[in-house]
Amino acid sequence: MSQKGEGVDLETSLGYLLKEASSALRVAMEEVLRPLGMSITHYSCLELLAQRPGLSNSELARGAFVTRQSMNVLLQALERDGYVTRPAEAPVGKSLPARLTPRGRRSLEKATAAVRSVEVRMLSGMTETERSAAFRSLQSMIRSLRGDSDGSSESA
Amino acid sequence: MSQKGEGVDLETSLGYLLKEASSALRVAMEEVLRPLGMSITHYSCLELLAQRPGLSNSELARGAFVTRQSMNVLLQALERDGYVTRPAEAPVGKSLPARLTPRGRRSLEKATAAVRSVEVRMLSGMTETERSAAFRSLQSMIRSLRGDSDGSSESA
DNA sequence: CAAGGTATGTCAGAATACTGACATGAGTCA
DNA sequence: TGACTCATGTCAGTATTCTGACATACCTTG
Repeated sequence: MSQKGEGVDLETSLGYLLKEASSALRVAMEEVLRPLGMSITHYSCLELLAQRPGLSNSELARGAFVTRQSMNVLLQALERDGYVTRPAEAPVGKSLPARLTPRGRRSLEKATAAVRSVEVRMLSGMTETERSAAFRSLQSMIRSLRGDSDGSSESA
Repeated sequence: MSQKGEGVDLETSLGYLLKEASSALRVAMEEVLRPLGMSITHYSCLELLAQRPGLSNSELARGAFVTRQSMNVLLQALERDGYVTRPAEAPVGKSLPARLTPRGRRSLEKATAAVRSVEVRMLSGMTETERSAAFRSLQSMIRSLRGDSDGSSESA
């Protein structure tokens, strides 16, 4: 609108580009999830539970990159609407393992397909080599930002 | 906490990894900006104005990946506090070109240094080749997500 | 066993961003 | 000129997320 608006410095910043890519992904996901009446955090929660049944509220929050308070609000709504169940009593400690109900699983199906299609589109212009290069790059950035000296497999 | 929590499918998804990286960057930026009493959007707005003086509210919103309504709230606060100035009348059309005041410029200095240091840390483990590969990968993802067939220089 | 540290679930309030809506100004086109 | 489209600035209300705080449960350490 005012000028061309290119090539100052922002356009050479990997941080800005990362935010730009993330924003584009968010917009694209919201676009396909909106018709299903589902937000990104909503979808993330269900997807996490599908792939790792029994995750606690705090674990879901970490997996969806929100605070456990925010996830708690969502989880209570999902529980109220019958997409998720949690035991009344914690089997151990305080953490309540959550699980998808059949209804939750059914609701997730379409969303998963929609999100997969977005990811496929995102990767459409890249070769397999480029994809794995991007994968390693992102992992490296995450590791550096978190201040780890190791970040690939610390379980064993 | 429950299990190890690895290797299901999320860990192989570039979309999830992108969100993870973006989240790590956001957390790191918030961490260094908080002592300066500045949010990310707040910083983004000032940085955009420093690099492209005269941007309008809507243009700033696009550059910071928020709606123009959200940016407007921020701009009004920045204007009220003397970091930014906008003319009372639009020189042409309705868009009001915003500019940093000396105070805004001074406030931005420390923030820029802090954010730069985060970006440096993020890239610390990567070679120059890896960085440009990551750059191209992210650009490709953005282009594909937005559905463009061309996305590098459409001004001329 | 007692004490400290860590992690969890949850409530409450504040901050932030979003959607919807309206009026204005500029450009296009018949 | 007049109708149409598009972009902008702005107001209002809603929604989502966050920070702060508290009590509880486990685990270590002395």
